[in-house]
Amino acid sequence: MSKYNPAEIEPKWQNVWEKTPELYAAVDGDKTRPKYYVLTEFPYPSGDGLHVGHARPYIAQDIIARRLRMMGKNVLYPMGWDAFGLPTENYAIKHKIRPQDATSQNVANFRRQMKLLGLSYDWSREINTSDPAYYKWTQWIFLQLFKHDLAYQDEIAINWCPKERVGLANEEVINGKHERCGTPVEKKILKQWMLRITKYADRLIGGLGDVDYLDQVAAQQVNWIGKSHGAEIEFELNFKKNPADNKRRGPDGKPAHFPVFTTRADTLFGATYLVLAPEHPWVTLAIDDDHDVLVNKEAVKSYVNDVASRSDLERISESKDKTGVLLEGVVAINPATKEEIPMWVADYVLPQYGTGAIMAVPAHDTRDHEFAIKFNLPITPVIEPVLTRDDAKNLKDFIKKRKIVAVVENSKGELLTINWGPKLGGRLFIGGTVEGDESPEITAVREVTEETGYTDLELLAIGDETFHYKYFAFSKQEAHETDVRFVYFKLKSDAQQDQNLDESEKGNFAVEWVSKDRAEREIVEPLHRYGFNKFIQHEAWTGQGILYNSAQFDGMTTEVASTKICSWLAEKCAARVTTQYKLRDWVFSRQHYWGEPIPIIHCPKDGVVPVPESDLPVVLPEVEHYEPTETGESPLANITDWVEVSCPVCGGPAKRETDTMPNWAGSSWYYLRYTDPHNDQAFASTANLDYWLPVDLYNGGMEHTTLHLLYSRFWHQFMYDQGLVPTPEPYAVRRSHGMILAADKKKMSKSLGNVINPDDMVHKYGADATRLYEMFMGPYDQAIDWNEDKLAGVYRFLNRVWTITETLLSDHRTAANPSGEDATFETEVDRMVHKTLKRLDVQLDNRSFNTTVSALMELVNFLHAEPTYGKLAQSNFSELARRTAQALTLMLAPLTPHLSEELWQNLGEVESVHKASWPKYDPQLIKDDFVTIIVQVNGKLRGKFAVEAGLDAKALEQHARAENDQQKWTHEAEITKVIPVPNRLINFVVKA
RNA sequence: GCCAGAGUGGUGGAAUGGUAGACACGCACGACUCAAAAUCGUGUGCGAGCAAUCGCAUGUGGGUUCGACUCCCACCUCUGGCACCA
Repeated sequence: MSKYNPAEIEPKWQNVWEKTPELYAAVDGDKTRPKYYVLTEFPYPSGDGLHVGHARPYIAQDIIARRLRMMGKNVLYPMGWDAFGLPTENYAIKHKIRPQDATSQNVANFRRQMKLLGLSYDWSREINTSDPAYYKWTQWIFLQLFKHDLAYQDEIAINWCPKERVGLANEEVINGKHERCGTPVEKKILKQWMLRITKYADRLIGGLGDVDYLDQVAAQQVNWIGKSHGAEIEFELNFKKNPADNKRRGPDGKPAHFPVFTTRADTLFGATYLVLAPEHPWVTLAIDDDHDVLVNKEAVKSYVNDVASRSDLERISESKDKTGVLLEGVVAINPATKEEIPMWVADYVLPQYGTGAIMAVPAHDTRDHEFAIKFNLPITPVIEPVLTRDDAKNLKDFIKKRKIVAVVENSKGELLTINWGPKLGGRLFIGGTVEGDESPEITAVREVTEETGYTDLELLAIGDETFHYKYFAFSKQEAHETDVRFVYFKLKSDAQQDQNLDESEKGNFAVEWVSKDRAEREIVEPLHRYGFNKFIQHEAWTGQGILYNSAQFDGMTTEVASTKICSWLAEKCAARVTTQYKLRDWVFSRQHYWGEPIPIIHCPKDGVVPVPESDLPVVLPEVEHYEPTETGESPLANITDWVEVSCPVCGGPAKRETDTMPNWAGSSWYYLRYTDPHNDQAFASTANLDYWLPVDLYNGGMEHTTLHLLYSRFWHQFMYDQGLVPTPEPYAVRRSHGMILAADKKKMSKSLGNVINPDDMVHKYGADATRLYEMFMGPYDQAIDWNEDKLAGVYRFLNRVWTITETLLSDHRTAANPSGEDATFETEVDRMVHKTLKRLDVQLDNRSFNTTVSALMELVNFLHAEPTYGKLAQSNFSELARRTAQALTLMLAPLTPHLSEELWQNLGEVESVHKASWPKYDPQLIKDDFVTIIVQVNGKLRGKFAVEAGLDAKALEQHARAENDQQKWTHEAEITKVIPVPNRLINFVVKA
């Protein structure tokens, strides 16, 4: 008997597959089979090569692609290289080689590693984003965006990495640092190419409804786009320094004014001051030499300059403490109250969002509240809280009550609480019902005395507002709709009298003094929590409610009032409804060599001129030095004979754009190119796009949710609008893999020296064992630590598969002997095989690869256990043994392609196992003849018995009563109920 | 702070509301061997008991249910993402 030797069989079959590429080739336009497009994010071919973490999604997708082929699908399963980018450029600079050469070396290594793992890509469709034949079309798509006004230039403060000397998109800045090199990001004003992705913001949200993405991915995209509905409200100014300025009129013929953006127009009556971003244009004007409206101009100027000089990182780290300066000499007028309110400049207001200015409502916004406390600004509450506790969400028939909540603090700073225990609502303050026309204070004093006995109370505060609260009262088992007032006392002395409790309260609670820290942790009931937040934490209520202190809008809900206040102001042209997005336009310029040149020519006469499509591609020129320049310009700027061209419009001297595209460009459309990778007339033919799109399954990392995935959807939607692609969305289904972390639970990276190379694993255990282990190690979508020790388990398993099949198919048994001598045994074996088939179908469809491997292990354990194993080895079961080995081989084929191919050959097959059909289970065969019935008493396992399958509830109960197992649990007790579940269990409910 | 996801043996993990811990690693004992490795077999949640068996057990506290790892509520912890977005 031979030994399982992956080192021998794996290279052997890889060579065979290399010579028969049609095995894995997708066939364009094949109408005889359904198409299926399996896409895996293509890698950036770095010099480090693949590690085992990269391999996880590759293996999983390979299993899916191989199984689909066996199921008769025409599978497009391609691979390529996202080859442009900085690491290669840096590597080339360091080693003084061309980036082109570095790329082809790295690509060769990646390709070798992929083949080593037995991945079944259609290599005839391999693409490379740095190939001029590819980026010709990247440039072409850019020109289409340009023609439709979706690409434009803007002078903007960009995120600038001083180390790599490159502009960054917001998405590439993590905590104020460049995500790749960790350098703190600076601001730099540069003219940049921008893509108007914001124009597609709504589409990008809406399109999510038509595709199947993971919930968290869709949620993250929606969150990132950050759509919010609100209003722009105009605030007029009143100049105090030179009242004459008030006579001046702006271009619109109106006195000076500017808009703020708010989502809470309902709180307008509570807007007690305005805040402008330091970068706000009005501020810029107010501090320049031509204007004189501020009394403290110099102070404002120095604050603004101070903010500008700070990096993002500093700004973030200092953000805990708010800073700002009052604009002295000018005030704004609240359009609702007509009151004059102060104006401030503060960097907690962001210039890019909304209008760069806000109305501050400190009573109902945490940030404004914090600022108002620090600078002692007025706080005017205008919203009374409204809340329905979750346990009352579905209740009707509320009993109306008026109540109070009393917060009592003693001289030690402790708070008086009532502990009702876990069943009755936990720890609360003192609550009570208002009787007759009592004032809240009288009620509160009475209730505190009745429930705790304390009498010596000094009133500190009564909240003006009423809390409108619905909840389910545990102690009385009633639904209450209450209007609650909050009262805050100081306990002057410990004087106490007897408590005065009604029957439902006695003995149910404990009166306890607790520290504020403990109260913060333990008082979680929303109503009482509000009391804590209000009197102790001094926090703003930011939730929904009912208006007060708001003139004619008093009594309206926040929702209604938002609309009404807007239309009231709109009549006076002082407001309009708008929508805002957090999403910003995509900074598309990079000042680097190793990227697609932006196909634009700057002509002194004709301005910005697109390169004619017939002149594409604009090929990257060969240069001596790739280093970025000190000025922040691309190294291309120094190549005069490349830069200087004649203008396509007037023929006069002109200059090429020297910025290149970010590395997200090529990956924004690569899935289209796979459908027709060698087309030199178009980015892909309509016929092929129609046939293959959309991508049926796209697997990629969670880290690309807000970058690549959003960018490529944007390009696709644009191309769909131009009639260039047939589907509104590129990817029908998006799934993600969990990361493989190193044994130290950190990300694998060369700098940490914790990288596990798949080559080493393949050399030690073989590709099949490596593949199988990566699938077996844990749930595919969750992160997991690499642990090589456990690879031994799957290696043993494959060894066992080898041994079993060798035994079952050994030479002396190849003669087909008649079977049927032991039909029960044959059925038992077949049933196990078919049950496994069924499990595999479900588990593979659900991408539950770890349990797929378990199921196969169980099957093999079953076959290997005596007496089955010995019986199967007998020659009179050779036909059974053969079909069992065959099924096992087919089931393993997608997972362990090399071993399966070898076993398939040993079974005497001539064709590749990868051309065979995926086996189908027989639904009749998997039905069990006997089932084990569980006997429960009061839900606890008390016995079990076997019975023929399909017994109905009544027969089951008779059977169970006849069994003895549960007798000792039931014989002295009265059986009140019996719950029989056919084919599963029977539960006897007895009185204790 | 906000948005996701996750908490189960010594370890990775498995369980359409119905036998918790499949499968695997590790460990212990045994077989084979001069010996080791490999392989094969048996056992392995915790506690009590010679045993049959019993009790406890899926982050914590409540709830729904004949029955809860699974559903509901609150809380705690961890991971990932976002974060002064008005």
